[in-house]
Amino acid sequence: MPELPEVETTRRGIEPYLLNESVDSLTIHQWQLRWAIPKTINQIKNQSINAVNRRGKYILIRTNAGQAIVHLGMSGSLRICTDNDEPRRKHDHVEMHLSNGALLRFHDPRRFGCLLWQCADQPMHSLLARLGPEPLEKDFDAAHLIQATRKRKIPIKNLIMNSHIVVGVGNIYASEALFMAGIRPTRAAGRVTYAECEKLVEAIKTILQNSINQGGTTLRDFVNSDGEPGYFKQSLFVYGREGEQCQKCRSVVQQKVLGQRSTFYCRQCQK
DNA sequence: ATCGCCTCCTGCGCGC
DNA sequence: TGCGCGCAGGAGGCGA
Repeated sequence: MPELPEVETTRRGIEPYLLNESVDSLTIHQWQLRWAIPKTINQIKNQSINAVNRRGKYILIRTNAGQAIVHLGMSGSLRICTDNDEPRRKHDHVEMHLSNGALLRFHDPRRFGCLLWQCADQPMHSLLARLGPEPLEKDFDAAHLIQATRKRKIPIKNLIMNSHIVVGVGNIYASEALFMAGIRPTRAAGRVTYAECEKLVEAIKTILQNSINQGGTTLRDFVNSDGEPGYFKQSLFVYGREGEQCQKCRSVVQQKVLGQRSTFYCRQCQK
């Protein structure tokens, strides 16, 4: 479900409730997520939370003893409950009670998400070690992208969704960014020019930032940590609009499967 | 190294 | 209504 804007929206939502609070207790109702939650997660108990960071689509809850690594997968969400009587819902797999009385709940119907623990004395977790640059940072630029695309035959859309090249670009924003940049998603990455890489980098930054500003995209069930939807859906040009008229040129928006994922584009606007 | 396919899991909307 | 089917915002891992 969540792409970078939704993860960032979530991070911002939970941070005020977690920062400088200690973890009074942790209750695991379902250990089996994408990977089993490690027993070492219990090291977070009684620790004070120093930071709530994001790296790509991972939320990192840092303490002196180590950090919890949370990924929301396709259907996950983190929710803060301040009303202690609010009942636990189906698929609320993990509950973290904080010293301020707030309760953080990890909800994930499909269980593609994960909750891992990295001890403070361990090297960077292998899931984080090889990630590409953050799309909104300066080191994600046309020079980086052109270097990553040379001699690559995979479709450009698949390439920008590869977190080892740039993190945080998921299925919705990949289609949207390619539309904004005027590049056909199916084009071999190696055939994208430098000038097009510049456009694409700018498009990715603009779209992700705009979406963050609007609280992310809600297609069916994304809600932020307060249970509110995001409002970026209305800003989508092509995603989910197959058969509709392109908003720029009025030709018909196409849908095609690429790398097992639905992909949307305009034949006229994207070459 | 690169590529394409498979997999994990539940829920929902659709057509019959 | 009910059922079966296909699809869904991710991404590691595998074999070729």
